Amino acid sequence: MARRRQETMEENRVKLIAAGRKAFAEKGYAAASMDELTADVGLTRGALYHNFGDKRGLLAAVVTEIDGEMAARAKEIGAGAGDHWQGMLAEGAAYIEMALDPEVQRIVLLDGPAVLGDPSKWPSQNSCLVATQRSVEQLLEKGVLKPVDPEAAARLLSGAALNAALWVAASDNPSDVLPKAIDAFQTLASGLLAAR
Amino acid sequence: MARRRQETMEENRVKLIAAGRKAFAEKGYAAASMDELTADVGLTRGALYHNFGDKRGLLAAVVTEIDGEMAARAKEIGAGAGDHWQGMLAEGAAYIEMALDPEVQRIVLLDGPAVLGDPSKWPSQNSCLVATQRSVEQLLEKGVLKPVDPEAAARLLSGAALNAALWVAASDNPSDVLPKAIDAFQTLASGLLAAR
DNA sequence: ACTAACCAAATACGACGTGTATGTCAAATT
DNA sequence: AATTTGACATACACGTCGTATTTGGTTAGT
Repeated sequence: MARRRQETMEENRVKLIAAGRKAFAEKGYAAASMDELTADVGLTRGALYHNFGDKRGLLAAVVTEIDGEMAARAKEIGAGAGDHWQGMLAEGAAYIEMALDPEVQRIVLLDGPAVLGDPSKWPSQNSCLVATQRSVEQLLEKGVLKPVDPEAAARLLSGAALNAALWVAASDNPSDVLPKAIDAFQTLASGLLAAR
Repeated sequence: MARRRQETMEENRVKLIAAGRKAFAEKGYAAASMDELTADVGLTRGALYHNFGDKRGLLAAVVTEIDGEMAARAKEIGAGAGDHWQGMLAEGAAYIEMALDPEVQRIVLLDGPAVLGDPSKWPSQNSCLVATQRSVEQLLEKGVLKPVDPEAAARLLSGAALNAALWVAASDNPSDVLPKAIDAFQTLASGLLAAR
């Protein structure tokens, strides 16, 4: 036994983030009670406010975690494509599909921006955005794309993708609409391609 | 004098919506106190709950109003362009510029989706979306665009535009970034064009 | 081994905000 | 003129957040 102090603290942080993830996803940020949430993992609000400062702090931590997972997965998928260009399209499609997850939607797409402000100001620096911007820059160097501002292109691409996901998720039969969304996304993205 | 009952009621609705617009824009939905808001126009929460049901109801009314104004303005601007295609690009640019207004941003882009859910489910039916979808459909008929699902295209376009606006607004010097955003938007949109 | 400083977490507290239930008074109706 | 309707005000109950204070175990120093 003889648990170090820091160990249990780290464990508690992990527990709280997990609980936050669940509560925020199920009830939404506003309706999530910090009392319930902490009690669910055998703690009290004291632990929360000590570790994360306030309710927003917990949300920020949760968002960072999810964002990181998304970026990693998208990168993995993008790397599996043959071409770099194909890779970026695949990444975009991956974002759309990931954003169908209610957890991602509620926390990252809806409550995140509303509570934390624009993603580009987030502490986590939004790994997803950074990743797609890198992809754009690489493609620019290779002359695959028309000259554009990489940050702008990345923002618009991810914006389009995430918005597409919201649309798909809100539609009556998502499985029917998803392919349309992905197709439209790729058509749109092809506007960036340099003329052959 | 002898004011009709319906007259004063309509006046009060207008007052409350105006107050809501101001409060939601300045403080955000969550931090806006309904007590203050109603007191500002010489009423109480009683009037609010009678007219709009609940806090969300007021937000919905405010969003509907702003959305309508935006759609009208965009249509106006789009009609001024020579070409239909140019018109759609102009509309997109107009959305980006309008979304720089803090009021639009806070209420329609951030709090609106978080509190009311996806725009396509909004009671107001999001005039902006409907309008751009119409434009897309017209262009499709004329064979200007590659075959795409019009709803999907509209969603992605408006998503990209609005996201671009968020980015511009959050940047350090918006006036410098805005042209980049508009340029990137138009480049992206050109992906929809049928090959010449 | 004993004590003292420390600190993560618990507990207690104050302020506030929403939604609802009840009351009231002017306007509409007959 | 009496009655009914309904728009709005008032009062209350309940829940929540954030902070100030306290507690008890952990670490370090002698």
